[in-house]
Amino acid sequence: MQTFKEKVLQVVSKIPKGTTLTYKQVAEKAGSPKACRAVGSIISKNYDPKIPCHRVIRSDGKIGNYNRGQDKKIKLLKSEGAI
DNA sequence: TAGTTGACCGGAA
DNA sequence: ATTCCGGCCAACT
Repeated sequence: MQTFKEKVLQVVSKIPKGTTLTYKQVAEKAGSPKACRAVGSIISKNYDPKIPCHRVIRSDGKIGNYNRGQDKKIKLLKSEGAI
């Protein structure tokens, strides 16, 4: 059992290729469905190449933000077939 | 320690 | 459909 931050990173790192999860879904899997905001904060600060944070999008179906730029995120999702 | 901020979400106008 | 407001959680100052 780890902290919420660790759990979130773990969940995100377990996202299969070509699959996109919403921040709320990640928060729910992490144990706090209402921590969707915290998830964004944690991921944004946790700059790690092992964490495919580009597979995490908003519930509205929008891309949201990304530490490398939304353009990179969109390209990655398109490359993986998530689009 | 307390206050503010942020890669969000859902509902209301 | 778009815009505004409140709420929840973690991190930063």
